[in-house]
Amino acid sequence: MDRLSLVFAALADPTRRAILTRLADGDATVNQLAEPFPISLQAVSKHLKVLEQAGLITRGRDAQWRPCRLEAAPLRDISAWTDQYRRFWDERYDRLDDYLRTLQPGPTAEEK
Amino acid sequence: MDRLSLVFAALADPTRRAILTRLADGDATVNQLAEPFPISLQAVSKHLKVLEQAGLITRGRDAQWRPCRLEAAPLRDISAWTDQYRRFWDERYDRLDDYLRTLQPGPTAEEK
DNA sequence: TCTCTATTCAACCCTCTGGTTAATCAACCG
DNA sequence: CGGTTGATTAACCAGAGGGTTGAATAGAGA
Repeated sequence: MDRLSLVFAALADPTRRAILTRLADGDATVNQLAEPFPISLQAVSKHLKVLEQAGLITRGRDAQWRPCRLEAAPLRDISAWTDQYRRFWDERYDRLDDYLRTLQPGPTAEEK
Repeated sequence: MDRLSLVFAALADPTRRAILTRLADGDATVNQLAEPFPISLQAVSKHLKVLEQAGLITRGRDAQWRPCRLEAAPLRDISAWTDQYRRFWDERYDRLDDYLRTLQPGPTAEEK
């Protein structure tokens, strides 16, 4: 599976997004992350594996704890992909306008 | 399923992302959209249904054709969600720095 | 009308996914 | 050492997802 699909799929689950939100406040152990959810610890462990494979978290080792850390790099790819379509929803963004501006005749006309 | 999960899930498939990319160039019929892919027309039809339920496309009716149109509004939500984490991957973005600037004592604020 | 084209619906097949419980591994502590 | 805590692995289950083929629907056109 390609990287982008992996990241989008990882983000398609509300539990996993909540985990990332929690990790934005700082590293946490599996038990700490699982605490707010009405599901088993094992289920959370699976979610963490999905996030790890998507590159969205890394896990260290501190005695019997496995602290999780947010790794936001893949979100940059998501953002870049989404930005391709920004002109379709952001009225301030007008690629055509920018393009036409480069065609303006004037003192910089030698860049033909 | 919540809206955000629906959109992320729809984007987690490379075929569906390719369909959106194609639609960025303009509306297209199901046959036109299916042409580049080595899968059946019915499979593409299913993908379109997923995109439609996620709000990423709308479909009209022109005789026996069902032209598809890109609807980028849900991508704005994706972008907004991702932006929550921008400070973790964009070095130019430093929320703490901005915050501290507002706390600067003295009338030196106009110094830029 | 009958036919052709564009598209969807229905049924089916695997595989993947999100959850469970039970068992296991790893590390600290008495 | 044995026991407790933190976390993962294993086996299983129900449901969803992406694909197929075949039949059905909607409309254009002869």
